[in-house]
Amino acid sequence: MSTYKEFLQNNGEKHWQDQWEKWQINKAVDFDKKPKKYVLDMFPYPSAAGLHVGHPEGYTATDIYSRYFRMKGFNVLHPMGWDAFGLPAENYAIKTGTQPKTITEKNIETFKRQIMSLGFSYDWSREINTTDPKYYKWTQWIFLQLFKKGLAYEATVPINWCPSCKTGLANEEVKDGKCDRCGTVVEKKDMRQWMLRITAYADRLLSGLENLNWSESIKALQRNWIGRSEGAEVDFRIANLPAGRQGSTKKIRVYTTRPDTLFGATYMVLSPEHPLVEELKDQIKNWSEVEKYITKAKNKSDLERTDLAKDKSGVELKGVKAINPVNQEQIPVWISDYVLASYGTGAIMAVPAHDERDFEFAKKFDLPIIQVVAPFFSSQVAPACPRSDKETVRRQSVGCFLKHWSEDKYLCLEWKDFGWHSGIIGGVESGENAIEAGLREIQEETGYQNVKFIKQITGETHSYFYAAHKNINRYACGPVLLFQLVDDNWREPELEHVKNHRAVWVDGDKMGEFINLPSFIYGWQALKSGQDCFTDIDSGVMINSEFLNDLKPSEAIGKMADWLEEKGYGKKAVNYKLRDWVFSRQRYWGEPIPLIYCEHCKKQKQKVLIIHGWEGSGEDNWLPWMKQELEKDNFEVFTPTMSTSASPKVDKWMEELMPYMEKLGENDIIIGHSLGSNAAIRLIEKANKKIGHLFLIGSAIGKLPEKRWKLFQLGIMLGADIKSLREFWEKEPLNWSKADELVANKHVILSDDDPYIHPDTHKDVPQNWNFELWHGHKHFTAFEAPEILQKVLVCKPTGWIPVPENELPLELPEVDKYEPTGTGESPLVNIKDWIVTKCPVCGGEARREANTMPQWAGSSWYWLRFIDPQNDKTFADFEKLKYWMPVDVYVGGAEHAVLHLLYGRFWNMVLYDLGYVPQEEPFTKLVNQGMILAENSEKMSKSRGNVVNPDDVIAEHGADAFRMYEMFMGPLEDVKPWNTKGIVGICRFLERVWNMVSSPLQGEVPVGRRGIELKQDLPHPNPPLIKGRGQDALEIILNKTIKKVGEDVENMRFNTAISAMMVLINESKGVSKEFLEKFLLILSPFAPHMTEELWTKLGHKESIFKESWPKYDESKIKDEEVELVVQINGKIRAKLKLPTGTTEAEAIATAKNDENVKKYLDGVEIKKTIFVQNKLISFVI
RNA sequence: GCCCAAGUGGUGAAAUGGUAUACACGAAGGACUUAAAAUCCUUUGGCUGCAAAGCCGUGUGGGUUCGAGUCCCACCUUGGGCACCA
Repeated sequence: MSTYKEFLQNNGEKHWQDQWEKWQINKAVDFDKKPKKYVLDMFPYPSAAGLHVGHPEGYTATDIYSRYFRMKGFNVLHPMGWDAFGLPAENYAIKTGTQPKTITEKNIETFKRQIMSLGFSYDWSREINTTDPKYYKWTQWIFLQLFKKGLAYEATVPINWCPSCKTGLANEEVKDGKCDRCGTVVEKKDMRQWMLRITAYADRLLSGLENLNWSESIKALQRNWIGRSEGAEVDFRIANLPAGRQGSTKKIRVYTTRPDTLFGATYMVLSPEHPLVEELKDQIKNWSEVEKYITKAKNKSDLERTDLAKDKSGVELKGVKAINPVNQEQIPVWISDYVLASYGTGAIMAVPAHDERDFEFAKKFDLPIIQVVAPFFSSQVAPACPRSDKETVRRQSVGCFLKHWSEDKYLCLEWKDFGWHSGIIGGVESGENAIEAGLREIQEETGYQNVKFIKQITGETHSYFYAAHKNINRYACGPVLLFQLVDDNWREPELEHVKNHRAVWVDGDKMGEFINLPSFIYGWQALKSGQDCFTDIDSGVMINSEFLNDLKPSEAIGKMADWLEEKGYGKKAVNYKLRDWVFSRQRYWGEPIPLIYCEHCKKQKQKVLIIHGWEGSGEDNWLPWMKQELEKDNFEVFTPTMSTSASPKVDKWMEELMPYMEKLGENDIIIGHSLGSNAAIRLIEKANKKIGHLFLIGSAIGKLPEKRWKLFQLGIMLGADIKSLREFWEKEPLNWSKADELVANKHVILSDDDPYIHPDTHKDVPQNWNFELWHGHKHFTAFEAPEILQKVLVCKPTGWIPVPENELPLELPEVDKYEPTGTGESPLVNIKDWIVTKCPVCGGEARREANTMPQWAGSSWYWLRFIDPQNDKTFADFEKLKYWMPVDVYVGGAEHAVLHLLYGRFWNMVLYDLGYVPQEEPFTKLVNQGMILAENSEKMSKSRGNVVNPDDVIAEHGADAFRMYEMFMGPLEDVKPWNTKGIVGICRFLERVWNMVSSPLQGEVPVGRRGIELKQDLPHPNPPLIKGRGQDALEIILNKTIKKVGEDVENMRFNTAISAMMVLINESKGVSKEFLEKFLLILSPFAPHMTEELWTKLGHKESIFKESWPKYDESKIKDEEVELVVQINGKIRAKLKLPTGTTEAEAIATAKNDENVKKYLDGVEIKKTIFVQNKLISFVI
């Protein structure tokens, strides 16, 4: 019999790895009757450096977890693959001229070898590789679904440009204004980009987090990133438009979270990029100055912009004034780069009194500051707490800090009854202003005669308290002012002024601790910081704000928003920090974007058929206006009037509409209003023809409740042909699925105040149709409909045509040079015979998109492909997805908290909406393993030279020891430093286990430590049944350990599971074969190689992993004796050994008999006794 | 500045509100050995004490509780994320 060392040296681990592959014990079986478990690792980018010790941490965790659940009878899907597109391979290709494909293949080989050497139980038959055309065919296909759904669009936007990588970067790839990959300072550059409209999913990405079993901190990271805020949009009209444009309704729309402070908006700021600036050019008197500022701002990198954050800059748009809608005041308009073009509306109303940034800006440029919220301080403790039985008297007051004439100290008051420490307080008499009152009060209360006013520290503050000396509740309103004594000229003050307090000098540096009256604390902080900028919405009170006065700001926000909506000046709005996803890369090594640009198709006139409603006509409502507007934009528009408009007949309508329908092509548009929506769906079914876009506005497509029909008949629509209407409306049910199939983009728009159509009637609308509920549009009978027009204009042909699905994958062509062109285009533009192609629609000459997708693309859906990796009909069979999804446990690094996990959820949601995947959220449970640091607690990195290579560790100690040590280091989720010395503890443990099993075969005495004494040794191979205390104790601890290890594995607490097994071994000596077998079973997920080897040594022919997880005997996990703790007043005075289950009376009696306890209880009364069974007795004396 | 974690021996770390420091490393002493390594045994938070025992101890200060590492409040420190987001 060999030793453990010999087993390792003779490639024993490799032997079993090969064996497992041969036996296919890791195979996941589709549709198996066993319960399923999908256990997923974040698949790695196969870098040239190979695996480092951080990778196997998560992989080991999921491997233990997977092996455990297989033994528990689950059908486990545990796959592995390669996220292999990306810059490093491309950069290496540029350097060496090697094909990225070749490099990638080599790296994968290394990674796979390393991963396999750890004995992970992946189902390798499901291995995937994002760079494999068979895989990225479906990445491209999914992109096309996004494109067709209007979620991918082209835009020329200032993007983050890395001058070193010569490529654009997503926001997420920029850290501290620097390129996340190479560290170069990122610049701004305008560039044509493909964008993904992830913002359209912001709300769902946010609310979906609620039900996920993810750590709160990861959820918080995502919430933060999405950055939802609620507020209002407010329109400020522009006051002084030049002659001839007076009638124009040009306005500045701002977004604010604080509409309550609108009365304090004293100026406006536009971002330098705001389109209105250019539009107002003629009106701006200092245009050259403005233009210069804009240019400067545009060229600033993000880093420069944030670096200069503290120092505000800006230029006033001279000659432009905006009108504050609440008071019609004209206020100046500025531009400044502290306002971001990309957030909200790119413009703000500035409220310097209550926003720190505006405050700073206003100070710098000397703009007016109007306070509209007063800090409010109410005494909460007696005796100053306001009393409900007393009258409240409001008065103007003043608070004063009084500085010494020469030293840095202040004269303060110590209040006898209240315990207040304050400055000097007083009321303002009629005819006085606050400064005069302050001067008078200082003279009266302190006796000092020569005082000068220095400055006002705060605006108005409000204090509410009970004034005992007056027996009233006082509501005091006033500022805090700073005064200074001129000299020491002093006169004894009158008694009545000083009876309640005494004056003390306090050093300037002690003031912060001394002052305890809230209004003065606030004042002192304002004095020190030079900022009086109150922002709290819960503790303040509105002032100077007409109808909002005396409200809390949190209440005023809602009231103002309602007021704005009512007056039409604005509306409630929600904003997100999340930006659309910049999806193109000007690089070679990525999935080609499968789009073709055709100039000819772009110029094609798009046709629009608008179908009016009941009793309507083509000349009604917004139809004529819409026709006119669309024609301006090169559309061809049909607005036919139905002959049976008032008494509608389906057949007649279809007959009249058919000729128009015949003119429409695959890209064209149908708009139906009211009953016209109903007609539109019938028309599409009847024509059985593909259509580009369908808009249903105020649509009469649902089932109206009987009550509503009765109302119609009861004279609401006197004399109307309700009967025909109803027959039309309800004639055969609408064929949703047909329309769904034939129309590429479906939009349904309702208004929440539509008097006829309630949103509830739209429940049958398929889930994947874009349903929007608008506000305040009634039944869409206005004569203009700009919002609808906007929606239609978006459908205009862009000239971009999807590569037909049967031509996917669009493969990356081979090139000679991989350098980015540096112009912002990918190297693919130089491959003429690839770039130039035929338009799939018109057959004319067209060009392929040369940009490629970002690395995030392939990883945004890969968990779906593992389920059906070979499928060439679809990305994954829906039934298989239904069987396996969702992922039950997803383990990976926290560095992907916002990038990959947000993108992945987004794609999964889109595929869900399109009906291709069964669940909206892909990852039920997420676990983030903490990073493993180098021994010196720094991050491991090649440049620091502190990287630990798993290969070395495995060569020295074996894979089992490596796996177990990584799990033993600490909780999976913690960040922890690697310590090579620490692994020896695990090695000793494994060796001990090895010897326990194998030594008896050689007739040696099994080695144990601190063993529970047994009456007999050497039980193996056929041990005599050993009776006695020792054996019972072993049984108990074994059963306990089985239970604990199982629970710990399920909760991924591997460190404590391992320590429990160590305890077991430490306590064991001379054990039975049955004991050893059970123990090997619970150890096997952790140390699969060694346990498999020992399992055969115990005479088994089958793999240990075909065994079931051992059951523990509940009756055997209870110790016979427990240690009961006796506490007296919370201090432990004795520990009693008592039989398990000893009753309260017995236990207390025993406790009272204990010598040490007696000492404490002798002659004193026991006030209370607390008994916790099998745990403790607590006496209170 | 804002959001999220976390602070326990010399070290990695354990502890459903109920015996703080399990398990492991390291260290010290011992056994075996000519010797070393390996292995095994003992000790290992601090202070007082021969011992029995006692006091102090989970970042700091308060609080709740018979009882707090654990719950609450305030603060300090470290790590991570966001950051002119109106």
